[in-house]
Amino acid sequence: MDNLSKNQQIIFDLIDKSPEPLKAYTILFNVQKKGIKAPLQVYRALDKLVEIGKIHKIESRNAFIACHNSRCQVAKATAFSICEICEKVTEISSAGLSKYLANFKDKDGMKYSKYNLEFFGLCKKCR
Amino acid sequence: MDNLSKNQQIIFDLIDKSPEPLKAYTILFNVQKKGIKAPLQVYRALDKLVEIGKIHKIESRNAFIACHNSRCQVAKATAFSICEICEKVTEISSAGLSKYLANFKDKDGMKYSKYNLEFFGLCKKCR
DNA sequence: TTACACAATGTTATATTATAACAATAACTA
DNA sequence: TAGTTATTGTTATAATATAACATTGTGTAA
Repeated sequence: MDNLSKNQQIIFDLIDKSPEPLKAYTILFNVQKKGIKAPLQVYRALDKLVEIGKIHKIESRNAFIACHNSRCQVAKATAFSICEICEKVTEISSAGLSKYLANFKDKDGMKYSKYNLEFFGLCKKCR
Repeated sequence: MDNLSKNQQIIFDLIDKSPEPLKAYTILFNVQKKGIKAPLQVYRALDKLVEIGKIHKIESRNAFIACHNSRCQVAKATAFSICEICEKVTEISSAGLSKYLANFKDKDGMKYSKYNLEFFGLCKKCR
């Protein structure tokens, strides 16, 4: 189950090599030469890759980034920093943050093992 | 600057009265009788309302909810819990959480005053 | 007041993001 | 090797969001 299908592999490779998050239709454009011709083929692969934790969706940008953090693969507990100028996105891998959020209880005492956190600010270069 | 324009007020009222987050085209449908006929009129009002902190966008759902938390109005630092079954969304107002996230530093020592956090789980009723 | 600046509106068209529905094929498993 | 499930291919369409341009309203300062 760790083996990706053909389309999944093609699309994962593209995202994994990209220095920036990729949008679905950018991906589509880039894999058309490899025979993936329809949006749905892209979205299906993306869905699966998200499901198994190989990539994450940056919700505020409708874009996808490869996971480089073993911590989030199972938990689907993700955190990113996003530069509001250059749009650089970095996955945050902080044991302290993960721990804090995983243990956070709401007013009803409810805990949440799944979450998505997006920080916004300026990256080193843009500051 | 605290006074909303006509369209902004109409759309804010609708969102504010709604027990659940509303999507842009649901809003459009509901305000057509009040003379707001085009998507752009809705999106412009939504943009403004988000900008001034009267509403928030639930990014993972492409939906909008009224703010009931004075804390986030300035900071644009928001947190929500989302039920994965009934889609109920609740804004989280926790001084501890706000403080922790506002003071969180990434690997480069960078702090972020803007963030959006979405917790996923099951609400009381759906558990 | 009046002119200026700026915010908000109205309108048409279109771009972008995502899914429905159905048929066929490949891969895994009992 | 039949049955099951995942994956693929394809066409069409739904859902979300913005571009471009013309017009109207609103606040403010001379």
